[in-house]
Amino acid sequence: MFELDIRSRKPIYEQLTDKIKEMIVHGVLQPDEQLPSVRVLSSQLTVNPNTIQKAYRELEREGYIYSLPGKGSFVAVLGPELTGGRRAEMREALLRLMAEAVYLGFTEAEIGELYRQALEQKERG
Amino acid sequence: MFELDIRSRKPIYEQLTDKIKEMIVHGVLQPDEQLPSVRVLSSQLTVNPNTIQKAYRELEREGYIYSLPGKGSFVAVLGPELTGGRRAEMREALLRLMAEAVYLGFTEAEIGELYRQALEQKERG
DNA sequence: CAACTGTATTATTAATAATAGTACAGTTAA
DNA sequence: TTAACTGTACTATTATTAATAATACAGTTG
Repeated sequence: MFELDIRSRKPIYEQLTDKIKEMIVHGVLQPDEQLPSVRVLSSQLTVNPNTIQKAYRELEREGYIYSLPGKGSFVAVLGPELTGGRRAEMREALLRLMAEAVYLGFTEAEIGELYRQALEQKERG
Repeated sequence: MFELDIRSRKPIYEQLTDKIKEMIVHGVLQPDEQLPSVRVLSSQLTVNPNTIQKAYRELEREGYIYSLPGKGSFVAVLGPELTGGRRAEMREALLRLMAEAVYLGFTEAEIGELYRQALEQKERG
């Protein structure tokens, strides 16, 4: 399911949250789809279960997944109340990155092109 | 010049690089403008000189500043050869964030609006 | 020459990431 | 009902990284 870079300076649990988040926003993982269990994924990746749990906890905190004790962890369905808080954060993150992009000479047209590219990727699943 | 959040989980040297980068891309710091010396900034922020040096080294590696031993550290002038490598990285970073923005329901119009907002901020200095 | 500059080095401490091992309670199917 | 799953919580230990501390050296400048 994943590939981890052990020698990366980026912590393992962070690589995990990023990968899973990416699969969710690209539609590779569908709403309510079950994720591999903490123990299964930990043995697949030969990583400590606690590290997987930490990643899942973070994803749940950010609203990307939900966990049911005894059942499993699942991709969250996006509700309007959820997007509210996240949208504000995303707005800031976008603005910060846009400032850097402007500095590097990106035009509005190029940005628009990147947006459409992201949209396409999602629609292709 | 800066404010640091000691209790933040983000490392101090990283807060520093982010702040300075931000001031450069927003035009607050102009090309060839001299930055405070390692020692001055370290005593102003009551932070170890090595931490400042680490931040400056990182900024130099990314091409945002240049340092002349004995003279000081200065804001880099943006050249085409410099932007090349950085633009590719920025393209990836933008695409990654765009995918998340699409997922959260941002429209192309909203993205364009954010771009123009960033542009404005730069022009106002 | 004196007082700056960046840079490098080594050692030490503080904070964080990751592992290891164990335990408990809910779910599910044999 | 039991066996094998699930998530969750906790403590302890090790490994890695961040930050500090104290010097040192060479180039620059008035």
